[in-house]
Amino acid sequence: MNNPDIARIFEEMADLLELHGENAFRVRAYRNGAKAIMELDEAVAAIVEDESKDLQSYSSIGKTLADKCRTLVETGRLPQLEKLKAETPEVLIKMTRIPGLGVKKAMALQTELGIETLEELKEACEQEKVRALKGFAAKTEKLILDGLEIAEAASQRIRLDQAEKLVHRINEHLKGCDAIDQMEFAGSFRRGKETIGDVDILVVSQNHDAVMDQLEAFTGVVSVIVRGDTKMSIRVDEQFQVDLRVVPAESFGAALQYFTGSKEHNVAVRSRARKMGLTVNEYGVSKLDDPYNYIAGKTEEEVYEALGLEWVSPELREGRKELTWAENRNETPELLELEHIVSDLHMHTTASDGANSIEQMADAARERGLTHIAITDHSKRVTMANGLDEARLLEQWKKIDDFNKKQDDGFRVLKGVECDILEAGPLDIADEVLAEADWVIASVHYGQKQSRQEITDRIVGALENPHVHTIAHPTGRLIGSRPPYDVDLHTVFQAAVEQQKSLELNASPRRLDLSEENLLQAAQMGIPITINTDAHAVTGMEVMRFGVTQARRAGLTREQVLNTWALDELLEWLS
DNA sequence: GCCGTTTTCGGCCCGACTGTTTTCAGTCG
Repeated sequence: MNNPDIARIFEEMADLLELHGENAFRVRAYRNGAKAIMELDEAVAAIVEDESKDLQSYSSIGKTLADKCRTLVETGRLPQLEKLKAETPEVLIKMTRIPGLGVKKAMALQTELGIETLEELKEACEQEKVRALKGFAAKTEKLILDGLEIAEAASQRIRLDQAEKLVHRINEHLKGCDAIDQMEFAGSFRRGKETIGDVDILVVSQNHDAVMDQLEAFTGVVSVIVRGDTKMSIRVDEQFQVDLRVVPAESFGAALQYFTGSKEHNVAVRSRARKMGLTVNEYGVSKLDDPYNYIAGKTEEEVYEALGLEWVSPELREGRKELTWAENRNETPELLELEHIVSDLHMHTTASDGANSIEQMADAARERGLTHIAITDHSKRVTMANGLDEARLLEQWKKIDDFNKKQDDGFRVLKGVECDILEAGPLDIADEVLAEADWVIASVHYGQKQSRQEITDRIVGALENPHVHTIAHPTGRLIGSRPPYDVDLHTVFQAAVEQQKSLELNASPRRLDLSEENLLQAAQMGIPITINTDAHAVTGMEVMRFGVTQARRAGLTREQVLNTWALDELLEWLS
């Protein structure tokens, strides 16, 4: 029973308790507990077994959740969850996924009409039986019929890079609207989350109708979900939701703060306000006893300032430690910025499966303001990528030596390799050849389905090889399409600390591996992080910004990231 | 269920939109 398992169970408890109409604060307590456990830098199991440690000393974990953690670690089960599950008809959970159908209505349908499946629900609507119930009418029947398909589809989130494309399209479309005075995309997109559940647009305008008409005319609009005076939601590209909010200019900052979230961050901000005798909504900050007289709201800075806080970077707004930092001034980590990056240490060329030469990759990197890169083509095991054997590697490195000699601006290409960790454990390239490299990345491409023990041993074994400097994409996950290997990351992190090795944050928006939670833990353990694009062509280098955003979300500073170090600093560390 | 520079009990963020009601409950973000 590892931390993500326990967190998932608490999330499930929260969902089920919510479905049963439990106290909303109790539900939130389970959610907060799940989040806290996901972000814990040690294993709950280890804390339970260690007499000197107390789970209750961690924030959001009280007596009850601590007890449940102990039960889970010791027995692998949670009787309360099993009881709740047994008491909850499956169809209830499914029905609440229909937009507009919440717990109360789902419960009424289930108990009063005896609905057991979504199919039966559909029939009941078609036979106009639903409208007979109190609180239901013809429109609700139609709402349910329309929403059934959405409920069947898995809740879909899109990757940050896909969201960026959609945002760009909407931005281009809305730019043509003269009624818009100010516009910002908020929500999880602004916070730079790896996946986005919906797009949130904030607009300042005197003419709400003109803005909403313009959005409604956007290509790809499937339906208008709601449209009121200040708020509109549409569905685009099949099932993706876009929310629009129109506010007056003097409220723009407060609305941006509110609309950027996260929900947890906003709860923390508003709780703090209450303790100060203030209240915050999307229109501004005001005194509790004079709620309509706003004392701040035009800018976000003003809103935070009114609460005695420094402005908080959107990437940090997740209800973790950001308010404590912002309150104590100068405690917020100085977050990594794209401009700090001077190297890219994982890329491929035509020698393996890349599309460009060493020279082309180097030129492109130089144009991006980098001072050094590492060429790291695949090793021979990756046959489908035309991986290099020892002889071809040595030949390539000779070319790199020649290339470096010709550079008069100090630009340097490091001789590297992305060396496979073979299924049985050893590395794909002989040690005496690896010893010649400037930079060695080890990675898993085959045998991803191995057991936890096997795959963890392979990666730890690679870290113990004196020639290896980092592990590429340490969990192998592909966002939305492939789960991580069953690797014990805590053990990998400990090995990295002991061996003084780095770990990669692969910047590809499909990977972003390590994940944000993983990064938080790795950084706390002091492991230097390498952010690399894994570019297979010169255009592939542009994904660096996604890696930087992910690092910022984990609170990483310049010092913690190898790619910000000058060449001589890096070489010294390598030696 | 958690938490405390008012509190170990009694709070817990705040508001918009819709449908079904005639003043509001339910849902959502």
